[in-house]
Amino acid sequence: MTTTQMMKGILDGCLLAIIKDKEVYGYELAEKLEGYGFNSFSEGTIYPLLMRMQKEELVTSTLKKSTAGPKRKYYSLTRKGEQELINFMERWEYLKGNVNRVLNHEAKND
Amino acid sequence: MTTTQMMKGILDGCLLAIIKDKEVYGYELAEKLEGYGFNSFSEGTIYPLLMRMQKEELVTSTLKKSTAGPKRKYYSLTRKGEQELINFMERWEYLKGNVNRVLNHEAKND
DNA sequence: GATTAATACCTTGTAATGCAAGATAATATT
DNA sequence: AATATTATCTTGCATTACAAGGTATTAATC
Repeated sequence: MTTTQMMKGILDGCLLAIIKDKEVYGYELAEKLEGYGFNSFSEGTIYPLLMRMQKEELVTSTLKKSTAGPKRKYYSLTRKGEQELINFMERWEYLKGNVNRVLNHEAKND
Repeated sequence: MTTTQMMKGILDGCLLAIIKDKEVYGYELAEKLEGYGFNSFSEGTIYPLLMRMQKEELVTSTLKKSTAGPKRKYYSLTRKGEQELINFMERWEYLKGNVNRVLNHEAKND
């Protein structure tokens, strides 16, 4: 029962939300996540996840020159990705509500 | 990116919270979870998880006669389990705060 | 010019865990 | 007897975060 495990199925939604806000490249995402309060995520997590999301046509990428180092791969949301972000937010609200109810021992009434 | 994946590392904390409130048996937990708003969890999920938690000494169990069917295995929290529940609640608040910030594009300021 | 540091990307293999599917057992009902 | 309901357990699979390692490009330092 670790924080790591708690991120499963949640990190991808977070990436979609960040990418929607503004075109970003992979390396940058780790820093962004820290800015939101997360401990930094491994590149071994972020890169495979981005490639998976591209394969699922949730994001597209374009290469652009970097001031230092190899070319940056900038990601943007596709329409499918925008829809998936909406779905994620719904699932997140659902999860949040349920877990909060469990922790407060409040049965759902509807 | 499924709701299933989002439960990883969270369901165990939910079970600890339910068990702390009142001694319960495995079969009962699926119903309780539904009462809190979750779609019912498979027994293939709940039983192995309970056994894992007992192995980690987070819960203890005692068998009691059932009105119909085989004996029920009632679970209670150990002191270690109570501490783990507290840890879980901290991690949950941490996760919730960070994800909410990401979705609202609000940088953490501290 | 050679070395080091920083930036930026990718790959491989491992661990954790929810779940479907199936098995078993005991009591109550038909 | 046969069926339904309650209740538990096991096996194998899919998913995904991550550690550890690798590659490539530019800038700064020696």
